[in-house]
Amino acid sequence: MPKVKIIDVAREAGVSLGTVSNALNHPDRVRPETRRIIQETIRRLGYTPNQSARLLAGGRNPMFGLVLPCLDHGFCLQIISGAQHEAKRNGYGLLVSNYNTDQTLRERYEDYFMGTQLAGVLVQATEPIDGAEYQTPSTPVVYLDTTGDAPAHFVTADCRAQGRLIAEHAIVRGAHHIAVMGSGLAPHIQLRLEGIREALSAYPDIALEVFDDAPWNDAEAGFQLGAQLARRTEEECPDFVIGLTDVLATGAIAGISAAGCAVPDDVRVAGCDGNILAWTGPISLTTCAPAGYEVGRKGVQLLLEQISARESVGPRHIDVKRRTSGVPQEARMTEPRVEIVRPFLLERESTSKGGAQGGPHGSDAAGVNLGTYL
Amino acid sequence: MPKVKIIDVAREAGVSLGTVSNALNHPDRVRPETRRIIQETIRRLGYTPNQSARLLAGGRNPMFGLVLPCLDHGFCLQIISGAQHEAKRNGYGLLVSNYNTDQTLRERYEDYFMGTQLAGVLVQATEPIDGAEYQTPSTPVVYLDTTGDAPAHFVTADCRAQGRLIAEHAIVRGAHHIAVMGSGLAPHIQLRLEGIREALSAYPDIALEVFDDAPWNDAEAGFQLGAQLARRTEEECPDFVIGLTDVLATGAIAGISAAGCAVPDDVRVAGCDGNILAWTGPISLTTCAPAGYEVGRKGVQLLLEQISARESVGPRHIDVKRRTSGVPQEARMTEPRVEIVRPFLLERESTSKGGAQGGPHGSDAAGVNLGTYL
DNA sequence: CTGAAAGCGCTAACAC
DNA sequence: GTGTTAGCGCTTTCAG
Repeated sequence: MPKVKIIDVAREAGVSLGTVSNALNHPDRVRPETRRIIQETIRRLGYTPNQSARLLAGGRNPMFGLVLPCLDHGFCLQIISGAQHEAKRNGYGLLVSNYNTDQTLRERYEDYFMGTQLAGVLVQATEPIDGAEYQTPSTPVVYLDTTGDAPAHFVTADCRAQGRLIAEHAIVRGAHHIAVMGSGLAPHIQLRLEGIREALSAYPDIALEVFDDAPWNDAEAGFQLGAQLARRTEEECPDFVIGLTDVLATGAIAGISAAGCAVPDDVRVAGCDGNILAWTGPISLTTCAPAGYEVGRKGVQLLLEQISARESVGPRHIDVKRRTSGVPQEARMTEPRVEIVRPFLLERESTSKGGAQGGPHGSDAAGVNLGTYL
Repeated sequence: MPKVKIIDVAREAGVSLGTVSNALNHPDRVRPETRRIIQETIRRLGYTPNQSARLLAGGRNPMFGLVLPCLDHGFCLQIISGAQHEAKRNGYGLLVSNYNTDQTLRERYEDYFMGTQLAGVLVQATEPIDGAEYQTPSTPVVYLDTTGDAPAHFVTADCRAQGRLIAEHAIVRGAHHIAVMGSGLAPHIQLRLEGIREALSAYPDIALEVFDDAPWNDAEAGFQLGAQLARRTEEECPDFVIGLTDVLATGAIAGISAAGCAVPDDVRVAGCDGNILAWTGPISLTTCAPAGYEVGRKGVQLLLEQISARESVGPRHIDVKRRTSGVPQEARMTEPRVEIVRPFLLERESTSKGGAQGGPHGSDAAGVNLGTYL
């Protein structure tokens, strides 16, 4: 596998090695004519710079890494989308890896990304980042969708506010009897439920039923529960159903419809988590804006901040002899920060017949461009 | 940013640099006790090996790269899933990048992956790979979901067979009047249509209508068309609707239902492309198995083949002086291959009331575990 | 613009 | 088993 290297290009193009390097890294330092010849030679020879060597020698790597627990959930896809968009906007690329909820794998990818000298790494963790175990990394890192007592950077979605928002919407829509479906101890779920309770605490007249005994929060569970509720007598039937996840809510719409009730006329239904993958039923679903997109976007922004903070601080190469002990001192970093992404309402058909209202972004919610998020 | 390096670990652990390296790369060559101390030191110092240096020095990189045009289509997610599963099974990791249908970006990622010395690269291309432009790469590469006259490795799904399969299913179900919806010149779409025509060519009694004038193949178009068809008189109404994409079919089910017809009792509906993201409606959709998963899996297998083929051939380091010209000779590679993934039927509610039949995998189609694919 | 040379951090080969 | 050392391919610096 004799790889073409920079010296081959130089020889073939009749210039020196340094000039090729310059043509690649500092085009302005090379005469246009020469540059053209070099480019042509590169193409002809099929030269691909060895990134390892390039990085090792001190080149910068305009690439971020994103480590995710899965790829089959809308939230993750949104994170990718948001991160990617923001990265590209700033001239960075994005590499994604999926650890499939295997913590060992997560560390492997994390280490790989750090070791490969990416400009920064985003990690969607599924467990808290423990301060005791935490090592200040030499590469900017931001943790997504989790918290912890480590002095690290975090971006999370405000799940409690999601619940509050939806509950308030139910109140505005005149709900008298709200059914909430969703089970499990996942913090997201619990926080949303807390938010709902919080919003409802000032309205003792509104009845609240919570169904948290389904084994899974899938569309099937939503369907069953929805159908079951819709078959109740009119008095006992809730007039507003909240799915703690959009998947549940989508299932509920189908179940309610199948049982002969109309959405939103008889029963209004709303989701909570802006899961785009669930937005496919015949009746569009009121929910919160996809938080993942914003989380990914903010994550990259925090990365960028850390990068510029570091650049303005120290030199890249330290004088080895000046190290008193063998162990390098703590890397400096910007003040640890926790960014919280606030949700906004996306009102659609499932809770109102008429047109939709815009969120704080001023967008017509019904017309939100999925492509922007996903 | 004083990074901890291997020498720091060595000094701190009271051993030599080489021993640390061995502990990392050849644990068996180091006494367990020593190894333990080193591990502990590594943890304590938060040492992360520099992958660039490691790779540059000749270490192997058990990591594949996957370059995709988008992340919001079920097909792509399936590819990731299939590739990931197969990679992991063989001890490899997977890095994913999305070029967002921007060919320039695609090349950038491709080059990055090659340059970063991954063990192999998978590329889902959206255009043919031209032989004239093609450079035999120094890293194993497999192109997915496309073809071309380049002497490269390809894995594609047999779209024509998808169409044929669905059409044959319609015939078996006793269809007399089939409506096909789907527009655009995309090869996938056209090939499926050809497959349908092919299967139907032996059945002149079956009427075939093709609706290819919708601007987009989205659920909305499917809905409109479905509703329109369902409002026809019973005589003129087709008894079987095929969506050239699952998204169209899903929309059609909703449209037909909304117009007062029953699926599958009045009209049966089927998709063609096994797009999991479209499998969310209240009536499960008959379609082909998700081909993407298999494409990703086969892709990795081809990569693995190339890797072992190369290993058995030449030495890694060539004698520089023996190069006659400055340009290295052609890299050797395994014979270019084109793998075609055959579809199989996934029969579900939208074309049959009763239970579902298993495909060749022997699985109960209705119970196919999405997690396996996505 | 050229040519020469000093690393970047690590692996692998070699001697001990 | 341990310690030493020669590169891996590139970027950068510096003197022509």
